[in-house]
Amino acid sequence: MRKNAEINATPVCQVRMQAISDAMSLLSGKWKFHILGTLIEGNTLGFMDLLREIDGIGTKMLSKELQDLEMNNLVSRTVMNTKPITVEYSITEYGKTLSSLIDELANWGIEYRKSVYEKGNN
Amino acid sequence: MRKNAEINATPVCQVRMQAISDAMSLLSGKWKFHILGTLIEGNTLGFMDLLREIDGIGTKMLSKELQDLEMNNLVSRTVMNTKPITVEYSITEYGKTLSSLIDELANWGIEYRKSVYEKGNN
DNA sequence: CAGGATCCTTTACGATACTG
DNA sequence: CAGTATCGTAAAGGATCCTG
Repeated sequence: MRKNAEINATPVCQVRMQAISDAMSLLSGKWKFHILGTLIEGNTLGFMDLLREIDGIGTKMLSKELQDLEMNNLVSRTVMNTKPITVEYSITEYGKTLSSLIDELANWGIEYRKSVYEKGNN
Repeated sequence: MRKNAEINATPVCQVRMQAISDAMSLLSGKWKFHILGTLIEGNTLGFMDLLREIDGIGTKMLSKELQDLEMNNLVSRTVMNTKPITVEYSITEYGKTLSSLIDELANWGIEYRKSVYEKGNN
């Protein structure tokens, strides 16, 4: 007699669930979207630029998250030939495939904030 | 000489960053997207249905996350008049505004998985 | 400058058992 | 059935200091 539960327990759903888990395993954490979003806008930024633009992040988190993102080919890292050395980070082509997702997330957040203000935050 | 860093440190970016933080404060955690995605597909499901469909989740996390989502008006909770009592969860109209975001996340995850297989997982 | 090392706190998550 | 309570672990995150 249950209709939805049974019908929807199809492989399609399993695949979607798995896909969500996969995506989240790369994108979870407090800073990943901020870093990616900043690099998508800024195109190429130094470590210090990122540190300044991403409010609240510290060096440890920034370097750790950048390593994660680089490992997954979402950002690229280039050591410049300066003294002292400088590093430039950019979004990769693959990373750019997240642009619309990040846009949607940001836009949803903007609408959410509006709705909270309208209702006087309850 | 730095071009992007300075130019992009506009209020627009601040707003986007804030928006991303806002959205994530509602959607972060291991299970929120799974729950929302399942409810968007299933429309209305009981607690046990969700427990069965969301692989790996336990009663504690499920009830806690459902409470969070309900507080933020993303899902609705209805106690049915049965014995023993039954509860039905649905996505709200507001929750449905996340449909495309979740779709994108899932689709991105599917493509990601494909790309990993193609490259033989390194 | 870019980050690694260390230490510490906090939150997230999970297993199990229990209750109206 | 739909949770709550309790307990325990693991992971995430942050502050500070240090180094090539």
